[in-house]
Amino acid sequence: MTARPPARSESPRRNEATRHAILDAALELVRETGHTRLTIEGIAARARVGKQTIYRWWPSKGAVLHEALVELDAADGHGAGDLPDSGDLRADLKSALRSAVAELTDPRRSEALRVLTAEAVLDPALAADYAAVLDRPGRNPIHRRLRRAQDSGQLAPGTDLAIITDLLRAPLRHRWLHGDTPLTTAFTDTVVDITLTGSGHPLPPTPPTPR
Amino acid sequence: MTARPPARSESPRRNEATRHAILDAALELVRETGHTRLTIEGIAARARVGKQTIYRWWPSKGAVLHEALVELDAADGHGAGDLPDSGDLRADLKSALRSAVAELTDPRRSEALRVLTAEAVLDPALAADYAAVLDRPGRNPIHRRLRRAQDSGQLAPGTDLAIITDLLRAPLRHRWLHGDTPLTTAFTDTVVDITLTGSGHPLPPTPPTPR
Amino acid sequence: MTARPPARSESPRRNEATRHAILDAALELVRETGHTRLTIEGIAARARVGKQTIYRWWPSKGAVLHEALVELDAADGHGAGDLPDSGDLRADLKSALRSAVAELTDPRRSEALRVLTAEAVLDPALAADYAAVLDRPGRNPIHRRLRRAQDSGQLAPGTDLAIITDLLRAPLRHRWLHGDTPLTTAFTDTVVDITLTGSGHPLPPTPPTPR
Amino acid sequence: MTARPPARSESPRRNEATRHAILDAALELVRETGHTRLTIEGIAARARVGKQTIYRWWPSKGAVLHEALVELDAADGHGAGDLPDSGDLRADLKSALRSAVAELTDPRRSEALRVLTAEAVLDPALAADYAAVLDRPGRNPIHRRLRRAQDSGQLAPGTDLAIITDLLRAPLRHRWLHGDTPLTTAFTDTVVDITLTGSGHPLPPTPPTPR
DNA sequence: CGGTAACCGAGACGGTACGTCCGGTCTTGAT
DNA sequence: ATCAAGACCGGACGTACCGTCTCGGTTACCG
Repeated sequence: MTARPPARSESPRRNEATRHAILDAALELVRETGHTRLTIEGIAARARVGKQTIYRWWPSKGAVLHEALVELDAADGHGAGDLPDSGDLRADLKSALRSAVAELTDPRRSEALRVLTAEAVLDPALAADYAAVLDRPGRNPIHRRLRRAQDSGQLAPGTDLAIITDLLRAPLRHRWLHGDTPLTTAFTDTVVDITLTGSGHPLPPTPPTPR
Repeated sequence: MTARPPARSESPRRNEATRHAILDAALELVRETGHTRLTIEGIAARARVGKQTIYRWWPSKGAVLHEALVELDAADGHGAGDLPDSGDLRADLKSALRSAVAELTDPRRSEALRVLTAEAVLDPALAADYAAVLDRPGRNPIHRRLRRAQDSGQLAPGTDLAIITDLLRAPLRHRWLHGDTPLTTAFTDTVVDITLTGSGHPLPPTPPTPR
Repeated sequence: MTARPPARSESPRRNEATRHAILDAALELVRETGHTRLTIEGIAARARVGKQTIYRWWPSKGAVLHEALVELDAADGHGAGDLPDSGDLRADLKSALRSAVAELTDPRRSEALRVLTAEAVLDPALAADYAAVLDRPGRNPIHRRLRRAQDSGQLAPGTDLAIITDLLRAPLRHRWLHGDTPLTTAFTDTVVDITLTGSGHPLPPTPPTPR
Repeated sequence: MTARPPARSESPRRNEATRHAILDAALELVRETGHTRLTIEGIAARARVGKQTIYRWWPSKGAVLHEALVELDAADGHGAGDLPDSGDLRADLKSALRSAVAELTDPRRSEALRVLTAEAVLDPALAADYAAVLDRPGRNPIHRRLRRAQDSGQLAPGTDLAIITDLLRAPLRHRWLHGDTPLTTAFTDTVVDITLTGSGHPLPPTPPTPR
């Protein structure tokens, strides 16, 4: 994580109300008008704030969006917590992917996430923040859940868990970003089934009839 | 494909040399200076062409980049042809993914592809072109190769091949777009192995030491 | 004169209507709101013109004001012509100074001239334009009239006419710029009388009762 | 004098060292960088002072400059005293104008005076201060010297001494403000000679070769 | 084979947003 | 209460590009 968007309370002089007004304005604007109208000037005007106040605390509008989404996650309790461990790895992962779909489809987040993702592709500094913070609730919990399963012998011991994680996450993100088909639970469930089966995780005694 | 950028030779009056100068200028600029400096005005200046000439034939700079990449593929023979069918599905797919890695890391293409991908995320018209043309040499050949394998009983009959395709392609694109780790053949080979195994394709008698 | 404000028709591409709209807007704005509101952005908005169009043709807002005043003079016929020569030097100069007072107090010009003068004090490039063009209808005609008088023996032959010119012009400009007293004909007439008498020009037989 | 900038020692709480640091910083800045960089923020930073401290005591940066110049005059002994009266009016005035030239040319003062003069042209409140304080050592001493001469019959009795004063001062200020020619003693001496002669003051028996 | 219609290089134009600078006000904490 | 420090709202700066528009000039087709 780059040090540029200072965590709250890093400066005792910073006005918290102003900070929130900016983040809210950014989310509102991107939701209402899409990326074309998302402008530093527009955010400043909507938040009734001087432009300099934005430039003082964030290096780019992507960084504003990023912090706004982190804030939104925190407010919703989408913390960095671990996935629940019911003992059934397959079910736990399917549930995690369904949650991910819900987040990507949440109308408060969807457009902001698209814009942020697009900017992160072109801005390495932003990509670093993105990976460190936004990826956390996705990648790390899944990764940790897989590790627990591997430790208890439910996955082949030599398997690279980072690859499994990507096999689970990437198809979802890819369809969301580039596809035109709606994200269904049938899709995510199948992704989990194929990936786990291919990784040596036994199918449940009663198959879930994937089709 | 949107109807707006007329295919070549649609107009007999169009100057082919000018068209090439523009596509070349776009590729050079994006390679030299990255996305920040990629500008319609910059392309026009570099190509020694009037701005109007660009606006006459392309609806956006993403479309220019798109056509430039298609042209580059054509020149390199990366046509829309089918994957080779050696009879060994696993080997054929591994080979296909290695080719994909080569294309994504080709210095002539890499930055242009990143920029184009980012723009396509935010521009639905561009995304349609992107899916129709750039996806073809990736998605369709793999999809068709899978279909042949399924038809000959090498894959479980009910499996959704579009999902398999995404399980093969998305992890690669995802790491390339958002990751910081280099793309290795170990990675793509493992992706193929897990996906095929999970889809009911038998492992070869002598395992290629996937460990 | 610096070459920066290109004379009209220097570029065949320049839009004359736009040029006039800018000059008019500048004069209107400075007259209505004074120097505080005279802003490149304000001129552009009032003239319904892009800012770049102003920056393209003028180096500073002082230069715009300058050209606007020159244009106004041309429209009013305040050309670079010579002073009338009635044979009576004293009367001719008194008349010239009365005209100068009329120009300085003309409500269309007054505020613009003040602003332009203030800017010229701090901007040498602008001062050069100012001296070359705006001074011409003041300095040179007076200077030339004095030269004719000196040639015909009405002034002491060794006298430095540039100093006489300044003795005639400077008190007027000085009171206009810095004073709070209204400019009267009694004032300008006395200036002419003292200066000419001090320069060896004979008083008329019947004194003009300066007080 | 406007009421806004309280005179020194008006408030017992005012820090004299701070006040001097501000005045010095203003003079240094205007001398080093000219008017473009003369900024309230710049003065505050250079003086290591908060901006509010400047706004608390002065209404504009022109007022700061004004006070700085007054202070400089006081330090140099350029008080508001009378001109010396040698009995020779002509010589006394020539000497006074030479002093004025020295002040306008003094590198410590020159740029500050130009900036202050330009601001005073556009700011009536500042102009009032300027006339009351900076003019005093110029206008009033000359005016009083002329009055003494008129009282002793050395000048025509009905002459308006304010006009004479302007005839003496204005050409100098005008050339300094707007001209590009250096200020010479030949120039100021000639101004005095013509003005006094034109005002009825007899030439000395041995003419000072004005040619 | 000469007219005319499109293309083309060039770049002015009305706009929008950029990122910076500074003005003037307000707040905080230390003296 | 004054002061250094500096956040804050606001507004103008001068620049960069956008997408549209004219301007001449040069093809290349077509009647």
